[in-house]
Amino acid sequence: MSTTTISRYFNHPEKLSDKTREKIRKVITKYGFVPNELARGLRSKRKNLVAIILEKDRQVFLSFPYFSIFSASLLNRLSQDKMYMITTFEESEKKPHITYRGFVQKNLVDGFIVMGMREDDKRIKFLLEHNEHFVTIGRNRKAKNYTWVDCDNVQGGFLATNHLISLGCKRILMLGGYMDNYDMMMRLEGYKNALEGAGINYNDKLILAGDFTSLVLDHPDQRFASYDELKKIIVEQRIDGVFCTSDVSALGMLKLLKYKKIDIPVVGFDDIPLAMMYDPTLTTIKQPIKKIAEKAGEKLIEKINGNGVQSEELPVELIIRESTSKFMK
Amino acid sequence: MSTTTISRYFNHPEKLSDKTREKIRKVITKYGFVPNELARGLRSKRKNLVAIILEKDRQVFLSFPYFSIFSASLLNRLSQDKMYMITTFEESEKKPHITYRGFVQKNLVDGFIVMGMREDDKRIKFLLEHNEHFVTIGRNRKAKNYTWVDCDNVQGGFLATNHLISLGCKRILMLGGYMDNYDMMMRLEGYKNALEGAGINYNDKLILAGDFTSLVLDHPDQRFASYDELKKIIVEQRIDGVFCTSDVSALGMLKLLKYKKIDIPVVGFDDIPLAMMYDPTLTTIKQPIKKIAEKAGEKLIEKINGNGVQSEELPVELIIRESTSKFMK
DNA sequence: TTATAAGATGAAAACGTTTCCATCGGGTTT
DNA sequence: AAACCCGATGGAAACGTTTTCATCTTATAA
Repeated sequence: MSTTTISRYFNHPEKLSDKTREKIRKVITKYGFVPNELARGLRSKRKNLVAIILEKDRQVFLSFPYFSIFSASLLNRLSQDKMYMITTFEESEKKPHITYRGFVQKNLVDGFIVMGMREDDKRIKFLLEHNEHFVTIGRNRKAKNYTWVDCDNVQGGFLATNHLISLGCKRILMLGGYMDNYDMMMRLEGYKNALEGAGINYNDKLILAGDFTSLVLDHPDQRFASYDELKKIIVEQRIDGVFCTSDVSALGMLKLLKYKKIDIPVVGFDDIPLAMMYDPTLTTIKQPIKKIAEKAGEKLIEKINGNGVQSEELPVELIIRESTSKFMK
Repeated sequence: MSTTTISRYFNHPEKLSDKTREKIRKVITKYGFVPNELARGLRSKRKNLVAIILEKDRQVFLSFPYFSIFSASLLNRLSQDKMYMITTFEESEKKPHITYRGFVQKNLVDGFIVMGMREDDKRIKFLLEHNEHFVTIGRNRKAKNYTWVDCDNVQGGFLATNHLISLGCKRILMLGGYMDNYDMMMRLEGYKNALEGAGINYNDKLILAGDFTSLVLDHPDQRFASYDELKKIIVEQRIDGVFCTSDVSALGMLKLLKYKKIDIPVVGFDDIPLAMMYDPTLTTIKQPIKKIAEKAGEKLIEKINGNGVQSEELPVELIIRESTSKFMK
């Protein structure tokens, strides 16, 4: 029996006669033969491997729950097609694409999952130029040229804000991440839509952008700047409700409000497991993280297989918990 | 210039003359040549790839903070030596080793990191039989034949219990995971040591084994069995302090105590980020997760490079926070 | 019976490296 | 000057597949 025939058994079994196929099957199961992936990849170019390259400057990202859930779901989806995933970090903060170039040149993977989209993203530019397969989680303004999976951020911002309005809030603080982030811009749009629907004037003094991770990781007793500054804004602007664009910052906000003895409703975004573990449990906009991961994996596989793929926006959902429910009449 | 010479440039540069080396360097940097990893691996057997295969039946594991921190540190260490990591799940719960066999036969990786050690571990048996390189996180009773990295669980159990004793506790509940787990057995030993040192009799009615994840994920208002059962035990046994063998269960315990209005000190184990975010912040035994991961990566690389490697036990540390400090005199 | 086609199988080249062995040139020893 | 050695380089085989192309077998049609 020639190697060619064995190869066909694995790759084009329909081209073998029933007799031969059965004979090979027996021997294979008896001796447990498995083709060498490297040799296979070397010749056929198909490696059954994808890479996810995480941002160097935001490694803390990995320690947040979002990524754990995301990667578990992605892994599950990939393994359905016998694909594996390599995880690594960008080597350079300024030139994030060089790690991608390394992977492309080494010829180690079939495609990439790209997270944490930026405006004018060098990684995307590189991957497009080199005709590599990839799918992004989230998108940016130029989202025409590539395949992305994202949630409906506008709707998320709307639902959160509208919920606060329904509780009687009129001066709603939006505590955001960096506003150059497309996600954040979309959520802000939803926020504005909700205000407009309720006839409330938009006031950009109520929009706070930046990194509020320290809200969560620091302890309010230590009186870090952000705690006191935020309290001041809340009092001076007579804030009566808060929409945080991530659960992590929302939890920090809850901690701050508790310590500063301010009692106003808070809505988060993401629905990480911790949201239902905290005290009070957190009202939030649930992103379908698992589904996003699965879709992304699926679309990437489709692309690698040479098929055309559509981008997709997934719906979000308002999950009402104690951080707002206690303000309901 | 022959391919042989180029190959030498990458693998044994010292064998080239300065002149040749410099000439190659120039061309390489100009055209950005990178050797094809697959071809390299095919011939040399060295793939620069390791695998970490997660337990199928405990996928929730991945969503807990421990793993995020662990894998980030491991990734960092591996990338120092230009090694990459494949993450995937076991395919079968009953036969966890078959996924390992798949990887060995496919010839895709140089070695494995094995987490979640069990007594009589089929995976370890398989890897030893096949002379594969691997390092385990934690150990079991047969820890002689392989390289492991672990923390000092006995000391951890001792520190936690002793701290509670120093607060005046005499009837200390130990809320454990599964006791067939070697980690847990070691922590129990530390618990016993501390009692003995204080002249307190050991009482096995105060040891509770099992999966208390639901303590955290369920809400006490929903009155799941474990909440009421635990409360009953705490009252009937006149428990005056709790040592939980994981932070996750400790946080659940704090939630339970708050809702049942019982005020006793609690110590956890791990020091996940959430421990300092919760209210009250959690006193806990800090495992050097990052260091464990780095050491494991380092030792695996050493093994792959053909060097002998020693197992290593790392120290733990008591971190005192609000969940016990408020009981200090 | 022979020609033709279709299906099944095999031989050999190719993928891009590393490794083994041979060769070449120049310096040192005899 | 011959013999020897050593460092530097190159040629060719090898790694284990997939792919292309050729061949062989068998059934069908002329």
